[in-house]
Amino acid sequence: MKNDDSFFDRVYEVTRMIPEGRVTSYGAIARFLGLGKSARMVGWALNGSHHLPEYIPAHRVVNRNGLLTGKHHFRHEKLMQELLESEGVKVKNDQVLNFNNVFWDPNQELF
DNA sequence: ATTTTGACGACGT
DNA sequence: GACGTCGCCAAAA
Repeated sequence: MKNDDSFFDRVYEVTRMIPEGRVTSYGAIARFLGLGKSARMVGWALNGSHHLPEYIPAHRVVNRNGLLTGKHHFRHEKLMQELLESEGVKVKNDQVLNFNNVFWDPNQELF
């Protein structure tokens, strides 16, 4: 195991520990990593998650608005919504319902 | 080394 | 509340 100081790998770890039926935001992960406001980097990191040997539930990561902004990056645009609904997360019009209820904040839950 | 990008977020209008 | 702009920071071209 290599200690990857790259925040890139950090995102993979955090994303992987997101429980099913929960979603988090890029900004929340970014803040957990210490980057604070660089939520963009989180999405970018997840962009490379598909080439990882391990499965990364990137579909559980949405923007702060609860909108499935990254759906377009999945194999199928509807795949993200289906995966979320399959886990119990209701999605309507690319928006997570009860977003505040299913929102999982690493800074809060992990503590 | 410089420039552009990029699955966001906060603020201003 | 919808739309526009800036800020943030790291990786790829």
